[in-house]
Amino acid sequence: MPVTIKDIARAAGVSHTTVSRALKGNPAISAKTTKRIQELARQMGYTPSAVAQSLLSRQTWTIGMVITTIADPFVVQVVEGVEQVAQAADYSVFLATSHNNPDQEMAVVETLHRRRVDAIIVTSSRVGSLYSSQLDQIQIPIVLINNNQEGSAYLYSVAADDVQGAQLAVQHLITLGHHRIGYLGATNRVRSNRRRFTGYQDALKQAGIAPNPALVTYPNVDDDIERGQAGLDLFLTAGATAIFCYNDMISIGLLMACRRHGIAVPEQLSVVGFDDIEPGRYIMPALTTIAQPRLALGKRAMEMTLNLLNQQDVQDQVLPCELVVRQSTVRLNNPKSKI
Amino acid sequence: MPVTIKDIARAAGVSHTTVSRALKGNPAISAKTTKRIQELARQMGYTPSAVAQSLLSRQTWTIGMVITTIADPFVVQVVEGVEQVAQAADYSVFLATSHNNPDQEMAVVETLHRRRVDAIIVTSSRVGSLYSSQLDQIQIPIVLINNNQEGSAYLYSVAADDVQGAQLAVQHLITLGHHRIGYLGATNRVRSNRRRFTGYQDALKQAGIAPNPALVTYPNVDDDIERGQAGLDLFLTAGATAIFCYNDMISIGLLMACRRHGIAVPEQLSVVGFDDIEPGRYIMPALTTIAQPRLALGKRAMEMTLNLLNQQDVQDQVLPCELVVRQSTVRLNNPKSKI
DNA sequence: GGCATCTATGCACACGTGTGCATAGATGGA
DNA sequence: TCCATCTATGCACACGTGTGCATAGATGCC
Repeated sequence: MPVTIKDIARAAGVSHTTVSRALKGNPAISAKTTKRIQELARQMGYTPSAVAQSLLSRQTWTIGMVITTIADPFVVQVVEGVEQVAQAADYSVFLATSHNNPDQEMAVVETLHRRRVDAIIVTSSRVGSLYSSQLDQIQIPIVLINNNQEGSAYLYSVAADDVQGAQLAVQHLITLGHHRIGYLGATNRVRSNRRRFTGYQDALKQAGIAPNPALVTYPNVDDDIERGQAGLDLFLTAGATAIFCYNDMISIGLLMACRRHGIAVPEQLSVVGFDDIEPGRYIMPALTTIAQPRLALGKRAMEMTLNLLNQQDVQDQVLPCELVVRQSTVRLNNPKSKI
Repeated sequence: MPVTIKDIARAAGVSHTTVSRALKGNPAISAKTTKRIQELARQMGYTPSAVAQSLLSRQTWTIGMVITTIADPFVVQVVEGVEQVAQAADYSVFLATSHNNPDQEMAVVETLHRRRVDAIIVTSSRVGSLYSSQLDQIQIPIVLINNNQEGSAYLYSVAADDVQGAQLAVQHLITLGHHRIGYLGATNRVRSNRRRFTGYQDALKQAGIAPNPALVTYPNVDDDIERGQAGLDLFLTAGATAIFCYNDMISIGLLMACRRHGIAVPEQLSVVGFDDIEPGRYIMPALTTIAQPRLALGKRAMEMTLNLLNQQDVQDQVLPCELVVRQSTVRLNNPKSKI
């Protein structure tokens, strides 16, 4: 049984009220008593009960973080960012995984509500669109990461700029002299795919390159690695010299297919991914890619949450991506650049 | 303001006591009233306050997970395992990162205590040895992962079997015909290094191979990648044909050094790591390694915690490692096996 | 010395939920 | 019809902490 202020009160021969005030440094209590009680509390190993404080204050200094799975390398850094800012502000983070299962997602949100978290941060989920009625009832701030929804008054968002990121990727290829640039997309993430494809088109347009539908493909498979492998043939017949993939896993699948078919990357084909996941650094050739500001997304989401809890106005945020140049891209038709 | 049982009581024209009982299905309340109140609670969107329940029951159905950083790929899967079992048992998990900073580690433990978590799970830390006085005061079960300490009555442990894992690695190399097998160790993780080195020695002894001190080295650098790079020269002069490294990051450093020095792996040198981290799968050649049962460590730790909370006796656990054969090891002097 | 003012502390209640005990009303038996 | 028994519900308190208000004692002023 942990020590309570009543225990201290008994030991000091005062009321628990006095103890409570003394520990808070309330000036109504004499300096002498205050010091005596603080010393006593230290000796007795007192730690205030956040549970009791929460009941009274109607705050828990706790936020819930809803993720699909912590096994996702993207999620990890976002969590890291959230945790850093939360810890510095004396907030604790409940981790709740949904495994992309809508029922489980509803269940974890329910659990977080039962625990009276002060706010909820959600990554890569469909929660916003599906359960707005559930969320409306909870009536606490909800910050969505990479999933800007509208509807509820309590819904806010922080997102990486997919369009700008895709532009960066394609501009990089154009700068290297490529004109026949393919896009290898994903059909199961409609919104972000649309934005990245838009960025791809924008960059081509800005460079005065006419769009070529033969250079765009959406392989009809579920797994990202397979998706990358399935795209190769089409690009070869279409004469692509560079390919921008929806994400890194697809790029890795593509690199694996190239290796099997004896296509040299980047000499015969330049490849750019998106997301900057860890394996991309170690694959051969190391993958040129677009890095989402993952840590910053997490930090910004938590900062936004803190602002919301302090009744400040906040704006939905879009954070820029960065180009990470590695070995999977090279200047077209220029042997000298192949070191 | 969330709906409370008092709100429901007012709406139903009964006391909050009746509501509380009706929602719990207490048979003292008539079936008719029970049904009416449950229906009303549903309509009003009632969710019980875990905060209030915790205050009364002195349980929070919450555990604290202390980790160095979620950026560590080892930690991620352990957290995943803990989370899975916790969620199934209706426990929630507080994530608390210490960044290997003893002060911060004390601070997060204090925070968890303040929040009255029912138990604490700690990974890869020195918490057990350093702060036993702090932990003794908390008086809740503490389960350490990969860090079996003794001392406090509340301290338990789950660990991967380093000795058996190292034996597996070296036996694999011996089976491939290697005799001159080096060990590349780490000096900043004394206990686990000692166990892995013991397993290395055991395997050699069992195979009747005399230990050779010239084949064992502990480079005097801090970073694991550099450690691996620093070890290469010594092994070459000592005539090693295979090397077992303390962990995968060191192995990767070693592979990078080999590439720079034109040493072909595995043809000229076989390399085995330890931990089975993600990059090892994508590096060329893919790394043969020892996998710690990370998910199982997390699951078992949480299962143990649940048992402890149910007043059951538990035993400290040691879980076996597994050999993962990839491309960085090959049969000695047998060209045919080089596909 | 009498009264106003100030200082230090305690009482009582609140937060939301759960439970032992009391009790009002219903039921049954003779 | 009267009392015993049972059923359904409410009262009051507990959990640990914080706060408005009351108050006992000290101090100051004329």
